Amino acid sequence: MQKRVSLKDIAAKAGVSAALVSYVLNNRLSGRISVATAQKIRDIAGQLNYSTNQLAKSLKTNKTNTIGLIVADISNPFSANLARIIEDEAEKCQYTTIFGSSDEDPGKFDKLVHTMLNRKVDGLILSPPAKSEAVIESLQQKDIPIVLLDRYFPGIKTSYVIIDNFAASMEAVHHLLSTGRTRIGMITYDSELQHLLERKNGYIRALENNGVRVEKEWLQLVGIENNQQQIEDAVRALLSATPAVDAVLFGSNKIATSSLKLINSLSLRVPCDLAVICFDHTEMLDLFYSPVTYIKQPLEEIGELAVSYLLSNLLYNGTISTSQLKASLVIQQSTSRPDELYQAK
Amino acid sequence: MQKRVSLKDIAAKAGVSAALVSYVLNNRLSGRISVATAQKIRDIAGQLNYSTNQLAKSLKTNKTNTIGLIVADISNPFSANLARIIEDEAEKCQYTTIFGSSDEDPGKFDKLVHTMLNRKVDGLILSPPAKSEAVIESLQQKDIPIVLLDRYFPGIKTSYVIIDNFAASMEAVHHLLSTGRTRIGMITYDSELQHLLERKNGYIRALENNGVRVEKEWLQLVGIENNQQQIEDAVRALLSATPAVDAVLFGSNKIATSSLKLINSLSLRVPCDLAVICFDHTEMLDLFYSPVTYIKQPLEEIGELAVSYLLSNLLYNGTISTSQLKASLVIQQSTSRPDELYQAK
DNA sequence: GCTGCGTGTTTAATCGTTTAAACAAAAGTA
DNA sequence: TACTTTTGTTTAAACGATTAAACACGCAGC
Repeated sequence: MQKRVSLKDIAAKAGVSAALVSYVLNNRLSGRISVATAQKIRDIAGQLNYSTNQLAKSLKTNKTNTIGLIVADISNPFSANLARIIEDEAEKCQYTTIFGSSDEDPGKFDKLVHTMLNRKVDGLILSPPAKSEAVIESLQQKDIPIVLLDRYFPGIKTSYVIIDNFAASMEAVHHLLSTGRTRIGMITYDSELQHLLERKNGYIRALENNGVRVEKEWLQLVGIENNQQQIEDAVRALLSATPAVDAVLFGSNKIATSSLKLINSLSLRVPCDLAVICFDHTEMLDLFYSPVTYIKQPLEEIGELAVSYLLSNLLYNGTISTSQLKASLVIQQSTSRPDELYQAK
Repeated sequence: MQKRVSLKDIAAKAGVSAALVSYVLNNRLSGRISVATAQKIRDIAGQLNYSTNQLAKSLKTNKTNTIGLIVADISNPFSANLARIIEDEAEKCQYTTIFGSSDEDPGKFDKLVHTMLNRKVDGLILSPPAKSEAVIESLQQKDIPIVLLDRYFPGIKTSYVIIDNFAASMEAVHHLLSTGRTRIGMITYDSELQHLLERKNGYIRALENNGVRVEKEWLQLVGIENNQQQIEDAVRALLSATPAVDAVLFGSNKIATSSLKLINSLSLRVPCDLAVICFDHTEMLDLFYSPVTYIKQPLEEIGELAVSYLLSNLLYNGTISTSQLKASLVIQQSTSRPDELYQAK
């Protein structure tokens, strides 16, 4: 394979010891090395096209400059965008990122965590699936720096960066109410993940606060494995409820996509017959015939904070930092009042 | 940080040498180790929750079980989907994948390649940007196993997995012709990348073969940095050309997204006023008010082949395998004949 | 009783770095 | 001159594994 130049090779060619080469190339022992030797070593290193063997270096220093990132599914635009931001941010600090997708499976998650640990990542940024508390706790006990992303467990004291999902849901529902809709449904996941509970509870609370009685059928829960059929059934249930809904809040971009596909094929008109709001942005929302109002997470900020929390944790072990950021509502046509719509036309 | 159990710890506790522990845990020296000692070692290893330090192992064996994947942009759905497939495929073979995004910048690409090499990846799967021939060639000279993905350089003999972009473009144009359109435009990248040239040439050839004179204004080239403004200008140019186009082929999903956003805001009707076809699938295409006909790349097959070519290259160094797969045209409403459309309604 | 073989285990070198400590020579100080 | 300091460099151990080779021992064969 690759026959690579090592410190020894440089040392031999320069007629010095490998240690000295190491010192020079790392700019250590600053005052003491003679300028001439230093230059010679650097020249030879350049000439031989030397680059350090990270493996060996990491083994010795116990530092890999690598962070592990585990998301639910790297092919989901939400995760992919976040991953990209984190990758760029880490790179700025000379860190390499390795990714993994847990598919919301705690077993797979655990396995991924361990492969990453075997590879001696310096720390982990994790979007943990449900029932992964044990894994997180064991990481804590082992003093492995972690930052939770997008999700957190109320009972576990860790660094995390999340958004205020409860408030975001409330705001979405309030917006719908303000446009005159009162029969508001929600399709979200049947999950015990805190951030999803908060999305659900925000929806319920907003309606209650406004004296709207929440019909049981208005809240449709689907499995987190994103089964298209299940989601379609949920949409149909909302539409055939008594009374049928005139607005719906989608708990995730996957749910929104699947639902909108069905809605597209029915003869429903958005927003006249049905207003829709979606958690998270995807390109698709803007291209729907009636551009979709959505809850926008501050992805840049989330990613940057996550990396910075992790790195500061690496520096001063034990630091715990948490952030709950505010999401914003981006209002588009899918929730405009029917009357306004006619005016616009 | 993590105070981890090493072979030595197990050896000490078991009263044997570290070497023996290594042999047992790797199932080497099969016949010779006494069943009792082996069991004892395994027990203790389990008890201490041992897991091997990949860094040390890799340093010694010169094998990291890691592959590097560089795509243009991991947050683009095309790349993200492919990345996910490759990640899964590699994982099946006990390989970890590390990703990087080149942003079509040969400098960044080169840098990424080298960080990956310093980390001693066993091999690379690369979507090289334009002007990165030198990097690829130098990898070849160093005998580093690589497989090119989605793209290739005709002058360089490497393993690659690509699709037949020329044929795909031709098929798309033929389809448009078959629906009665003759004023067919294309927006694609102004790039020397072979696969993009082929897309462009396929378009030109298909028109020529059918005796259609290609107006200069019908072929709009935009920068690969995906500038929204530029793409919008291209769309406008197509629409104001003389004669104006009645169909357009988009050279990438990014181009399609940007263009469709504009088209959505104009009072153009797809497919009546304009038929559209897009290279690559994204969810958004199905949710456009007139679901978009697209050229579907066999992503699964591409990803699987790329991994398998790389791994076989790792096994038998020097093997060169290439595949040119066929893309398929998924026909949706955006290219139906206006008359058919009325019938359907 | 010697040789040879099979079995079970250890020794020791090695991968490519880092880094504390030792060393030697030159320079400064008294 | 003799001692300390400074300067420039080397030595050698270590990180945690792998692995060829050596070793020790029991046993069979002659």
